[in-house]
Amino acid sequence: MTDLHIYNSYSRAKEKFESLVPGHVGMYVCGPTVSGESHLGHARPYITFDYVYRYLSHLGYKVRYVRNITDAGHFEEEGREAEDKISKKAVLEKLEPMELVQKYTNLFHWAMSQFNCIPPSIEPTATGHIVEQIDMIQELIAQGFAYEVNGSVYFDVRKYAEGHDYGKLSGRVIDEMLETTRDLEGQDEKRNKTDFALWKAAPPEHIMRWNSPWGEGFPGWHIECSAMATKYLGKQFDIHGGGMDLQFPHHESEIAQSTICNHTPPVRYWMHNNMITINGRKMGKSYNNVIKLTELFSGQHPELEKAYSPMTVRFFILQTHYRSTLDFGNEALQAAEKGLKRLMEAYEWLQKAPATGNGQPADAALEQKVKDLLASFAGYMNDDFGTARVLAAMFELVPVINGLKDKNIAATALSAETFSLLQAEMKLWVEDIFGLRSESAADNSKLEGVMQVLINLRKEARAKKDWGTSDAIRNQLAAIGIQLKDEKDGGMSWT
RNA sequence: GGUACCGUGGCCGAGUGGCUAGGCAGAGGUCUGCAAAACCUCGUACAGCGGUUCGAAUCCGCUCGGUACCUCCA
Repeated sequence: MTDLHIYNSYSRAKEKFESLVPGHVGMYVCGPTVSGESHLGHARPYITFDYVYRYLSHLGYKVRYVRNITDAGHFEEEGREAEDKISKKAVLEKLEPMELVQKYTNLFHWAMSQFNCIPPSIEPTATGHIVEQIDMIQELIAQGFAYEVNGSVYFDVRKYAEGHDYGKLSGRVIDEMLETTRDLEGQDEKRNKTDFALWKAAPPEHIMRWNSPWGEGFPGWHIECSAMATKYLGKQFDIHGGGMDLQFPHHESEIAQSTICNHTPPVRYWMHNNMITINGRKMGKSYNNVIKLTELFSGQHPELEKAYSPMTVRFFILQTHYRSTLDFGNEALQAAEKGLKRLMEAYEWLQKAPATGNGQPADAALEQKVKDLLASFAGYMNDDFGTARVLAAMFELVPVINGLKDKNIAATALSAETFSLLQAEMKLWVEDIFGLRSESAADNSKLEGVMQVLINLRKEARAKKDWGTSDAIRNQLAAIGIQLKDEKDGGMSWT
């Protein structure tokens, strides 16, 4: 494909991407609720939308990427109790709510930088936009789509559904949802169970609370995204992303609120990444298999055989299409780790390699193959971000690169022009678009110097056929995780 | 129970009507003092059953299994 096509969850079809304002893209991605430490489930959407962001930028769009921090009382219905995750945790940890939120926000940012995710253009917090949320709720009341009961405000889904297709995004049928709920006792203050809270009156013990026209309380979960997206991206914007689990009710509700308030559907392309599983099972509290990112990086979790680096995880995610489920199993992660190593070692040699080749390629078939593979990257990516296929094509280039390195392939096989194209394109895709970076310690100049000393000692020992010393150096380095590689021409490298 | 998506070789995963990705693991080989790395060669897989078609992993139906959300239960 020569133009970018995106699978739009709303239409359930791939559509050609055309931005609302030529040259600009507005993208909103649902950010984390910072009531706890980031876990593996957070890695997927933020890495996914990071490469979406990078690719759109590469295509020349000026992207405004907005990703919120949910730091206000995002309550959910558990049984009949409205629960505020942040308040509850704050009491538990004996922290001021804002202290708690700051702590986990910092941890989240740290994890994102480990994954080499570019920070969003704007990262608004829910607590910083209470005023905007109240304004929006008032507008919804004024238009007759929201009602107040005992200091709480609810969105009237049934009324909305009379003129709009509530449930289209998530494939729900509103009538069925209404039917199953009719007879419930204690169906609190809502007119229908499908209604959702825009504002919730705070009970006396609730520690996060704000003044509002309806008394002290806190905002509902869905309204923050509508309010902040509208504020920073306008009444209609290009892309809204998030995990599939957010389709209902969160995104469905966002559509309803924003559509009424702004008199236009808010989003042109809805993108949803699929979920992850751990060793074939869904990640969840009940399975006791929620892996925090700090645990993933350190390997300190019963499900993990070893530590996995941030780049391994990033590469692993890139190897799968974002709309497929992805299973985090030890075997698969270790396969990814090795694959990434092979790719990056070839890549790093390529970037350091001196320009080679002449005007005419000695191997025309290879020349063409390299050109074709490089040219295929964009087509795969344009087909709804086919990162897995781009990586597959890269791996077909790896033997070519290593062949040049080992001189199994003559330096003149490729033309100088194609060789430098190979260098430039690989840099663009590996680093700039996929956001992969080297994790080796090779950028430490003192260590590099020490290694040269050891390498020279080993070379001398080998020259004297002193295999004992030679092997001792190699084995002892291996024991601390440094691998020495003897090269064909008598050289030596390490990783 | 409802809705949606999915089920690919030992493992992970692309691919959506004919041209049968890729990674990891495995086998053989080259190279090497040995090893590692690298390179070369090797696997004809698409849950099951039936149908459409000249031809299906790819379309349709059913069955089984998985995942997500909802519901129910608690």
